[in-house]
Amino acid sequence: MLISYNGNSIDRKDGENALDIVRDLDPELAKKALAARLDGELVQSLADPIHGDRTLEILTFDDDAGKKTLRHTASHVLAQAVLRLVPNAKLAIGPAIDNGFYYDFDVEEPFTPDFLQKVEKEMQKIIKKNDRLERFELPRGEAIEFCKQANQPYKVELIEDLPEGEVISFYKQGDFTDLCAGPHLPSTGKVKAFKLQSIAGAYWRGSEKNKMLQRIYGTAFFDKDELAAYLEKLEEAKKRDHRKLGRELDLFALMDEGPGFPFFFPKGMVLRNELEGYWRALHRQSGYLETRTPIMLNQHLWEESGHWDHYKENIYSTKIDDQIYCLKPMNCPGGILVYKRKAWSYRELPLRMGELGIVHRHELSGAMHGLMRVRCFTQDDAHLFITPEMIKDEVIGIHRMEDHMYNMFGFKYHVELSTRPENSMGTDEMWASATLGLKGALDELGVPYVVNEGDGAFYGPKIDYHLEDSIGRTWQCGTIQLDMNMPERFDLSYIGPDGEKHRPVMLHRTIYGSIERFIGILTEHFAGAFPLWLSPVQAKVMTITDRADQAATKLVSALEAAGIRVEADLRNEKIGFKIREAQMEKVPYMFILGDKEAESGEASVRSRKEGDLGTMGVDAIVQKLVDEILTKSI
RNA sequence: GCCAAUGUAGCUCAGCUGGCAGAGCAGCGGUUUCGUAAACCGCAGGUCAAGGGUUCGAGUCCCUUCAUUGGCUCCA
Repeated sequence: MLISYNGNSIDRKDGENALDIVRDLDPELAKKALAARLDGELVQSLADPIHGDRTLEILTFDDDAGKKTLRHTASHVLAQAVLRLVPNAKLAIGPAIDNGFYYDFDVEEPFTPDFLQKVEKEMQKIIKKNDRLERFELPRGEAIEFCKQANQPYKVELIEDLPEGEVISFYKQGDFTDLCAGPHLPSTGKVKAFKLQSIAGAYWRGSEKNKMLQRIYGTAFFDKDELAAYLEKLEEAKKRDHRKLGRELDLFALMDEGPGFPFFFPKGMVLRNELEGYWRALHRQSGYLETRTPIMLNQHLWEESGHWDHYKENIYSTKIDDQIYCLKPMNCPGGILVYKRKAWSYRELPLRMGELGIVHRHELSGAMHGLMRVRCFTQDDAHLFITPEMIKDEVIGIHRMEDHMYNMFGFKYHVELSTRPENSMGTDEMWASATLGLKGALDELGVPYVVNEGDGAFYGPKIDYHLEDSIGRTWQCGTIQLDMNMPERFDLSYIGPDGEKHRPVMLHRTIYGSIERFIGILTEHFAGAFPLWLSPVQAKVMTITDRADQAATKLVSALEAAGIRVEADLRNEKIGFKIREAQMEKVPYMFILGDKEAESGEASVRSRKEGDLGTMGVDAIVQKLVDEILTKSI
């Protein structure tokens, strides 16, 4: 038997007590583990015998692995409780996930919110009873028989799909036994603080071809305060929801009349225009040219590109003069036509063409989410036409732009590499070399990434950049897609130094991804308090009495002359009221003028973040704001 | 598209087992000229998402559709 401990393999006798093994390996750790266990803090049951090639892990209550174990045990308690209330429920799977756990059930009657409360009560009883979780293993045949006896067809299916030779283990707690690899807490009583959060439908094994099961989501922590703090944090995060802030700050909204087609109001347009303006500046510096292609093109083009075959369900189309026209779901065919308009020399490559292209995609109604997933959005697209030798350098160049853009807003991001999907076109060799090209660039940059098998575009593999929203959901924004198929399909070429035609490689890429989604993420990230350069209203000048109106108007003119977006608040209201309104509108700077300031020609400066900053002269104020706008500080 | 929940004034919400549609904020009118997050008084504002049904009577019960929310699937 092999046990891995701190990465070393050590021979041990089968069935040996885990604690003894630890004691031999590391007496100090064993002492700590034992003490922790006496305090009820040790997560994994050290009394469990170690069988087979399992890794021995010592888990304490304060690490992520410990929480994961706790939540996994909580999901077993959940399943036990549901089975008590609905004895003929069929169990599917119940894993721990980030921040919680879930369990899927096949039941005749869908769960209701009331039912959740009953389940919670039942779970309390199980926890109070503090049954030990005991592990046992069965040979494949017996394990299948066991689950058949228990009338658990999904478990039977799971076992049948386990590879030969895999250890098949179960965990038993009181009257409940579940197929499970573990590990688990020693007993149900260790689940001290939990909460069931929501009910959802979920397809068995994640495929819409399968039956929809009922899923219960919950979370669990080792102590009640931690749970309360987490739930509080979720509540706080809801206040940052871009859909709420978009309405409150009068930026954008979705209306019933246009599901998935967002409206941008004047203040939201300021945000968009600033983002697009910066995008243009960055691309000019980086050697990109800008194009614009039509949002509607005939069906023939989409057949030629393969979109009609691979993406038909999502394409809006209309018939005019006996021809079908499609609202473009992607910009690439337009970009290709721009390329094809003339002959290119190798000397002109790499050719980098950007386009802020409006695309329409008929997303499933249930998939829409504020600005994050819509049916009409603007991609900050670009198409690069390059030679195969340029792949690595160009991908590295794009990555640097992505990294720069996210860093300037203080975003955390993670990178995924998505490989060939089932419904794809092109040869194996094309896919292999394209995937290798992207991988090579990431590896050279030393960028960590996860591989997302089968999630690429139908024409090529891709690198995706994912950003987090306020409650930790991640959304794909930037993408780099390597495409050797479209150039083939459209017979693209450039003339090489040898005077012969050669096939270029195409890179499709975005940085914001979609301006709409990016604005959603930005709004949540800053909780609506955008950096000065992006703020729809950058400053408000407000008076204490109408005796300061003239001085205020002068300051407003000076700020306007410097290109600053400023509003005057000369209303007959108390200054506290005006400040309150400006704070709620998240205006970065407030300039307050009363009799003193009207006299001295200065203004009292208040920052949204730091409050009262004292008095400054008009020139100093203008300079301060202009500097902050130019540096785009966050 | 699928599972579940929700839809009442511009916004946030109340409206019990069916019996005259309400509040706060915002808006409008007036009073108040005030020093760093809410002055006071008044007025107006609704086909209760849409359509159908049950009933003497429907915001409330039933059905259909639309939209939204949380998930699943899909994806920028």
